[in-house]
Amino acid sequence: MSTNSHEASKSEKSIDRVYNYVKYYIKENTFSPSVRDICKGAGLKSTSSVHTYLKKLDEMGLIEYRPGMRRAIIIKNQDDEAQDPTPADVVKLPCIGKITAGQPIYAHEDYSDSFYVNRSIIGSNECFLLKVSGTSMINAHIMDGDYLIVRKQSSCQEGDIVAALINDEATVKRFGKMNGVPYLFPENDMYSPIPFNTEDCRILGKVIGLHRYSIY
Amino acid sequence: MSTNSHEASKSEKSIDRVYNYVKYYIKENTFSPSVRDICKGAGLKSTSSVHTYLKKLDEMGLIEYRPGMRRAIIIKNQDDEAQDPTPADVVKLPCIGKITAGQPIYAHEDYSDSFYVNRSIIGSNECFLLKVSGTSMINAHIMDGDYLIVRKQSSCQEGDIVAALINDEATVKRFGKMNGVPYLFPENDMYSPIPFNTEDCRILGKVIGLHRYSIY
DNA sequence: TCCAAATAAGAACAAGTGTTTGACAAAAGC
DNA sequence: GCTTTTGTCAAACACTTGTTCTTATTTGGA
Repeated sequence: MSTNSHEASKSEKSIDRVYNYVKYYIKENTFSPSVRDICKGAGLKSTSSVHTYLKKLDEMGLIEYRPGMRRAIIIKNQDDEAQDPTPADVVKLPCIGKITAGQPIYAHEDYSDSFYVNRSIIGSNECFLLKVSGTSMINAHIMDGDYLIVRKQSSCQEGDIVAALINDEATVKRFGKMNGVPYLFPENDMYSPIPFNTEDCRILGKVIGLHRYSIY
Repeated sequence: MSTNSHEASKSEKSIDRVYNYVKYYIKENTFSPSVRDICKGAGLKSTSSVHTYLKKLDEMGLIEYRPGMRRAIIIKNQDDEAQDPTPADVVKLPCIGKITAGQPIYAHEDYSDSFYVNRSIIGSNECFLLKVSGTSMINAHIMDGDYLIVRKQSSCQEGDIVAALINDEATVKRFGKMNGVPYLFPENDMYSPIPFNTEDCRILGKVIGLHRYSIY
């Protein structure tokens, strides 16, 4: 972004002003400016110019500019200060209800169901909760109604109990192999192993914990 | 807004979900969700419903909702909860290692092995944790190494899973009766029921939750 | 059981906003 | 001086999204 010691060209000045104004605006308002807001703020009279610079800034990796989304600019490289003062001891995790393929995990979930989990359990990993429905893992002592703590990851090892997406449906199974072929094994004699083919199946994460609040 | 004191009405649930989802979304993405995003997140199918709730939330002073502006919701009063995990939401419970008869339960506890549990689980009751050792309750899907959340109480009902003191030793069993005589039943065919006589036995509390952090 | 109020849904509309296209002027290169 | 490149602008277009209106559905109480 910086040039030599000589003066910045006109375009550099503009792109700089755009960048700075976006940062300033977000800091002031919490939300992003629109392209037209930036016009005013950066002294440009055409939305198209601003648009061009925003795309450039995105390419440079300074911002994240989602195509088509209004007021959705994200300033990057803020890691240093942006860190939430998340209390060290405890983390609030959302509970995923339904998961749709293709969408990021958190996309559609019903957020209402969530609770705190000890930080020591999940460390710095990204995790979510999954409420068990059914008894397909009963032999692993995972019961209907249990909440599973799932550490997000897209791969796993043999023997891991994983949360997986099978044809848009989220389930919990044990990952393993039979004759070298990967399967998702239920832990219940009433159910059959499911061949793991990368087309219909996707690993969401590994189960690292379990909370049960219905004891019978 | 409130109906009876015990249960939230449907509307409260929805407005709550909207509010929570907005908070969650902004935390995740930096920018606000659109009305249609909130629809998905809060499980509502009409933008108009969401719009109504957003206006209400604005009136309540919980958010700032600018008419006509896209993705420009501001969460207010973040100071309160953004800090520590609202102490009200979470409670630190001690894990009891050894318990000695006659001593109050908390007497010897070693706070080193303690962790946070959601307030919603235990309410205003006095609780403690008990780490399971052994497999005597395996048929109830309680495994070696599990942490049990025990609500302190000195009596219990038939069928309850309880923490009890038998000759100075703390164990977990299911309380029940056989031919009218009270017993403590292990949930494992390898063990025998223990007659419950008030001289050697004492109920410490009822198991109301379970945390497992060793998944195999 | 029935009616009224509260919720939610669905559709249609209107406005804000991102994106594209083309044009023009200034600057840079030859 | 002429061409090319760069920066800017203006306008038009298309999509996202906020808003409103109407109609169904549910809820709660008489």
